[in-house]
Amino acid sequence: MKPAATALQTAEDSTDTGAQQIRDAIRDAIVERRLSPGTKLSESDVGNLFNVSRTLARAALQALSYEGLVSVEKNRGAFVAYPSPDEARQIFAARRLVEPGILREAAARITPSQIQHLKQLLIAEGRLMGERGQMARRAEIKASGDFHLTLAAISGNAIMQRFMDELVARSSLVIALYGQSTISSCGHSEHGDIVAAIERNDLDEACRLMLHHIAHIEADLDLRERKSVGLKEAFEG
Amino acid sequence: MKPAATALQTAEDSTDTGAQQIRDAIRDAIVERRLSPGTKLSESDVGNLFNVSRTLARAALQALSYEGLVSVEKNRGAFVAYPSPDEARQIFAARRLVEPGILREAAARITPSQIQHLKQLLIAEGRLMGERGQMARRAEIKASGDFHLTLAAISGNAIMQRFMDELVARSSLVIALYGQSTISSCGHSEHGDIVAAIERNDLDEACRLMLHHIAHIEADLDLRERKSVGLKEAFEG
DNA sequence: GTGCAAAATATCGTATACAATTTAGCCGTC
DNA sequence: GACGGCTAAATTGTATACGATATTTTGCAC
Repeated sequence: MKPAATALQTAEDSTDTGAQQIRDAIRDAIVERRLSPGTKLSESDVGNLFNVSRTLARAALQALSYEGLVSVEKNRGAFVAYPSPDEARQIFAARRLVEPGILREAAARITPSQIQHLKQLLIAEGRLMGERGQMARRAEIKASGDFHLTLAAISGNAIMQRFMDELVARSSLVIALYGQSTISSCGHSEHGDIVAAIERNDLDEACRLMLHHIAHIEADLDLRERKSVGLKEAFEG
Repeated sequence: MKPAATALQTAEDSTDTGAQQIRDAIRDAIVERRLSPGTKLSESDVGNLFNVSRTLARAALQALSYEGLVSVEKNRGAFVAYPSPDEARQIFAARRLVEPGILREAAARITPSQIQHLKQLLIAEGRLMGERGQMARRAEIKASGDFHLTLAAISGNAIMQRFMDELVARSSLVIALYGQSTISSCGHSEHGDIVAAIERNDLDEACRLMLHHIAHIEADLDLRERKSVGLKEAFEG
């Protein structure tokens, strides 16, 4: 009897179950705003959409509930999370709390090729910034998150990386709900400034910029509501 | 059609499902060391133990997997997490990263009655410290975690609180695995020092003490393995 | 006795079925 | 017309059933 294997990579070795795929698909749909906050995600509907049984649909929804992207209410069903303004503030407070530390860790370990990778992300982000249309906006939100996620990956701490995964996804939800889209472009240059500060090894300045960046995103939120688009339309057609 | 209710308290309103109870029971068993790392938790066995079907047992195990307390391997089964030394280092690195920030937030919001509550925790912890026996040791580990958890609760950020929940639980697992029990008592006085620093509003010192405290715990780890005790014995008799 | 192959066993992955709860519609009464 | 209760439909909670995969055991040859 082997003692539970390596246990270093918890469960990310491969897509161990079909529920993972459904979870990822729904998560992408949420993060990319194809599913609006508050949309009901009935187990039957989800199962039918992906041609699986309710068992897998339920597992996927429960997993998303752990990540804070859907909220399941007892005997009532699952809904795309509808973060309250207070919840939004907590999300960004958490990011202000952890991202400077992650940045310092990442800067201490970063390699030239990783810096190059970050710069490529910046370029892709800038390209998206120039484009118009809802699709470009979605991609821009995702790209903006990828920058922070890559930093977390570079830090080498899998636990913080997973936490940032959650925070970024929920941030996307908050931005989709409350953000005024016109201003998200300024975040790009701030990303560039951070990379520059890392490159010249000015960590204090990099952290300062990071905090400013997060505060800046948070400052650009209003409380307008957006109407849901429905489940089927988000995946079909 | 209501828009998904408040969504502030995500799912903690009440025990919405029997799986939650099983999850909590198993988590307590893990944190209190009644279940040793590496112990196999077959879905059938868990279900039989709690007199529920495999469905609920599976849901509970999956939830614990998300918290990092058990690792599920495809087509092989679930095991109590067996954190590697590297994983242990990451857990404590994460705590060093977030706990000073949580401490600052908590100190900014703390009320006299909450300070009193913290002191009561310290007293209870001290009482446990004096006692002998495995049971007292378990309670001491739990109490030590409660101090950090209470701080997170005071900080008022539910997201960070949940993250600390996970970190503390996994820390208990690491301590149970690698810790040399004789030294955990010194952590108590350090807790007291931190509270004292908070009370006189010396936040820099409090953070310094917190970092020292975490580093101290981490320094007292060796790599000895401990044998599992088996599933049934942990719950029965 | 050792090593390999194949059946047997155990366990997980998924689907389906039934029970319990909530929600919506309907009707009657005030 | 509004409100309260009752029935019916829909949805979730849980259990069971069946198929797939991994592990162990058995058997045989060497």
